[in-house]
Amino acid sequence: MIDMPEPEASHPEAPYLTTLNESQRSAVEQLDGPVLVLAGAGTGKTRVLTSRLVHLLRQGKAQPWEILCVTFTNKAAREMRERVADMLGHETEGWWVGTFHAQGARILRNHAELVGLRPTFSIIDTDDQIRLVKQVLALNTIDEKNCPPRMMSNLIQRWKDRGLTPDQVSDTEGSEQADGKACEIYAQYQERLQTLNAADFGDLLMLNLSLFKNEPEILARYQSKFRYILVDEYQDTNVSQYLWLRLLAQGHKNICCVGDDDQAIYSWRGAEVGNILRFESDFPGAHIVRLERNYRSTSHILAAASNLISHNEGRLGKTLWTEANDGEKVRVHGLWDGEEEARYVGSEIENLHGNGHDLNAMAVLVRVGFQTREFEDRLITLALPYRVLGGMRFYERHEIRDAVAYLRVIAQPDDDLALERIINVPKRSIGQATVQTLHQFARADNISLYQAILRLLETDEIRAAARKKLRGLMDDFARWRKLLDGTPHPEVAAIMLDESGYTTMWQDRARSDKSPDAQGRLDNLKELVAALEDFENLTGFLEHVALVMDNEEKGSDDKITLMTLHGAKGLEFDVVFLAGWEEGLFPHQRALDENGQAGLEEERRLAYVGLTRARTRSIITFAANRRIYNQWKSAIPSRFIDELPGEHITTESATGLYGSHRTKPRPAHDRHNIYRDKLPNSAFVETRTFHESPTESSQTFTVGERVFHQKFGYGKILLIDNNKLEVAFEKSNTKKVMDSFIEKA
DNA sequence: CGAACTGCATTTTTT
DNA sequence: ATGCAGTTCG
Repeated sequence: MIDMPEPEASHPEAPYLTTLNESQRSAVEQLDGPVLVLAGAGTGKTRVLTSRLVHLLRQGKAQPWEILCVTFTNKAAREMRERVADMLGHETEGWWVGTFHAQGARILRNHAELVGLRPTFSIIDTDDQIRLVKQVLALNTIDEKNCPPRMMSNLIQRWKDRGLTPDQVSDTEGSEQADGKACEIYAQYQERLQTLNAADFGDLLMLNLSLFKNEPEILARYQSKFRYILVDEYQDTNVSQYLWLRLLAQGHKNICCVGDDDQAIYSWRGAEVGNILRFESDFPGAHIVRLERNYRSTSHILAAASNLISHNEGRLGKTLWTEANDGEKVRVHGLWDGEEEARYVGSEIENLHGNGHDLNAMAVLVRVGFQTREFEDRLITLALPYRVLGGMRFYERHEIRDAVAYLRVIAQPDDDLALERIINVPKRSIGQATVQTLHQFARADNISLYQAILRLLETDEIRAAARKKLRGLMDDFARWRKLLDGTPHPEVAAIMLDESGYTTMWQDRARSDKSPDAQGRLDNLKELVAALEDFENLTGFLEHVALVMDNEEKGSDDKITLMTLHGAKGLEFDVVFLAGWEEGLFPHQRALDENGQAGLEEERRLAYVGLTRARTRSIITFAANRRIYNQWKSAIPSRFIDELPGEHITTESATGLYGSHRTKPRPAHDRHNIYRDKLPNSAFVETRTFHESPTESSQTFTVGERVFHQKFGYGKILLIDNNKLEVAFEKSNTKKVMDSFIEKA
């Protein structure tokens, strides 16, 4: 940040304005009317959003509770809150900042009865959703083989993303899924949710939409309440989020959306880039601001990224620029296989660390999760601490789900999905058969399981033993629920976990043989009980668990970050390793197969996101051979590598990989690259040859033969599998190698 | 009811 | 290969 606008002498202005550049400032100061901020990577998007909010308050345009600020993740919401608090010097009370879903739920709690729910409704997650869909499918005797519940559930979710109710679906697409009954399944699923007094994530917005549609005066109330609306990551909004925003903004039209079409990487979960492309026609007269000055990366990195993304069509178009130094060129490094890739990245990290670079400032970004494993192995060997982002979350843990299920049943007895989860956990001899019977009754009368149990306990439908256990459980639930008046809820939770035998169950497992993690689970349960104290009541806690609880970054240890490219969006590091740039892996074959050109462009945006995470160094690697599901596959470098401008990259290859030097025809994937002629790049000659050579070899080897490998030295052949050899190297251990890299000794 | 067996899928992720 | 889930057998 070199040239900051000078404050005008006559109007001394707040530092939050004077430190902004011209376009940032324009985005901040245009408070009224629709504003679209096209914020390229690293152009100060969050800064604009937070400054805008401060400006709104300072200008007296609105009170905090008159401002609605929506984000996609809790992390983003948290950061927003923190940064605004920093700027203002105090927390902002009453400000509506949070995820779409949290805001939707908040509104819905106030008007639940108008959409057929009670205010205590449960919010179910994807897991519960699948289970419920499964039940509905079973009820319709639809074969799970033809129609996996997971798929059906996903289909419903996608419909909800598009804002379609069951009857709207029937109108648009007759749905071939599920024996042509997909719409019916959807409708029945919704009915069942209503009976259970529950809403899934999609409903949190969908039900808002129907509420606003059916109750115009309620909509009007929110329209006038929220005088200013701010939206982050607008390119990621789906249709229902878009409709929701449009309804709310309809009155005053003071809506400011910030986003970057080049970073739209979530179409597969319903995001519509079209929303951002259409903004101007949705809100005529919209003020469009482009943030194009990048404050993050060196010019080589920025140029490489810009060039790459320019291969996409249908962009709104931005030209990022920077005043930063050239810095180092983006490095492209070809390697032998995944293991060597990890070896290389590991040693680079080691060097950088030795030169005083914080591990926190480095990241290894991969396309798919399993790629992290090889890096983990290597980093463990090198004793370099790392963290893998995107692992299991606290509330996804088995024991936490169980405990939360208990709490859910107490808070909302009709929550079948919670009740079913723990009805026989710990084992109380309430088996499948019993549950089956309960289900039948529940469905026949269209009541919840809990209600069904209460009724059945008065009959002899269930065999005496199970009935006794059930009655005991129901009495327990009633008692714990009563305990809630007058006893602090964390205490109730502790008592419940104890009396239900749930804690004992894990204690037993901890003491007995298997389940080495049982003690950890007990610790987690303690943590859960402690977490309850942060909330006023059980309901508040459950809302938090369902919508807010995420992986909170804890600990300030110096660690390398390993994660997927998707997970890296919004983050930045000094040094970024972009691993596995091979055709089929990145761009991922499935993206290409399933979505063709659009899929390719999304992959390219992902590459763009990856490159632009780096402040000073960006290192791309690819491997010629990779083991996927224990199958060795050879791969050619990603077409994205070809799309990087030669003058901004350096190409390197591991020693010992330049076997033969032969010119070769262009790889087939070049046909897709209509731009490549504009980007002559001598740097690729080497890498081409590199991946070319291993496939062709006329040499024949025999088991037991002594051979030489340029990298691993001398060794003896143990096994021959087509062109793959297993060789016991003298200076190293046994390795699988390609025959073309082997010479007779 | 629980244990063992078989079959199957295995991009990306938030709420 | 591996892990998980669903099914089947004891």
